[in-house]
Amino acid sequence: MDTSQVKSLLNQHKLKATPSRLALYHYVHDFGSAVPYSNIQDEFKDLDRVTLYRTLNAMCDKGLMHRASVGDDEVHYAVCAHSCTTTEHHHDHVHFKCDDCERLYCVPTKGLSTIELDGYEVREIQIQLSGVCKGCRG
Amino acid sequence: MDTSQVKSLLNQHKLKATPSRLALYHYVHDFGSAVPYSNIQDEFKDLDRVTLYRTLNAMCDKGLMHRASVGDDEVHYAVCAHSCTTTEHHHDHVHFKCDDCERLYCVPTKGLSTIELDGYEVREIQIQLSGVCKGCRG
DNA sequence: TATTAAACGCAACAGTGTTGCAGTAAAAAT
DNA sequence: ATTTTTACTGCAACACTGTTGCGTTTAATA
Ligand SMILES: [Mn+2]
Ligand SMILES: [Mn+2]
Ligand SMILES: [Zn+2]
Ligand SMILES: [Zn+2]
Repeated sequence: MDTSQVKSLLNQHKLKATPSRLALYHYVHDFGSAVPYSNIQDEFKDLDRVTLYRTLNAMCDKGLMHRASVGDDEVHYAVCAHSCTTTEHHHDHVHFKCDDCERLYCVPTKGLSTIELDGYEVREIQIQLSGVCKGCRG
Repeated sequence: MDTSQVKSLLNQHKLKATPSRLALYHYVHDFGSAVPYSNIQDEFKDLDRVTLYRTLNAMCDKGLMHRASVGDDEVHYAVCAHSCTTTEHHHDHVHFKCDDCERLYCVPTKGLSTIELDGYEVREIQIQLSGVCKGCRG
């Protein structure tokens, strides 16, 4: 992804395009799966932890990224596929954790089966799966 | 639930039936829905926090309770419906968070629909729902 | 009742979330 | 291009949580 594209993406969401932010967004974007927080920390050792904390929060708030976690695992960060906003995070996808490579994937699902529960009015669904991913089956 | 029953339940799982443990189990069992950690803290102020931490861990490890959380919410604790063991936690139920009363319920589901994902081999499913619960619909 | 194995309370340390504040850099206005 | 405005950054600081070690106490059992 082009840097100028990320810059305008940030600006569109009312965030200043600082070097750290550009780098962070690129890193998460290019990772190939959701990024464990510890990886981000390692990659951005120089950045003050409070800044990292605020930056991740800002990006999640503004709809550029979202958090994902499965079970008791560490929280992961992934870029939002399409333009989410502060008020609307579109997540028509599930989170899949591979038992083998341990990566966590955001997997799109078309027409996610609605779940019926006797007596309950279901409004939102969140699904986490685990198993073996495409790459690890081969 | 009878205290002597809880005592033998604990003993069956190789845990000593101390007063704190009996009280804790009763509290979570009788709560009516999964218990937020902060509620447990408030209820057991006198208990050392390390003991509480170890006790909850032990009960979860041994299959007497399990953790549940929805979204970024605080972790909740709920008793296991049937006899889980250290190696096998049976969770044929989903977690439902009511937007109204904010309680988190463990809701049993018979024949939980298997989810198919192209290319992925799905082994475990974890589902969290939100909406309005039975009691709050009226 | 005596023995043994487990649980408890306390101290201590690392990690994280969170806020305030003063200096700095990006964006908008001139 | 320079100024002005706005927001981001780094640092200090605090509370809370997870986690471990250790000596004392208590429940289980012989
Ligand atoms: Mn995702
Ligand atoms: Mn449950
Ligand atoms: Zn894999
Ligand atoms: Zn409700």
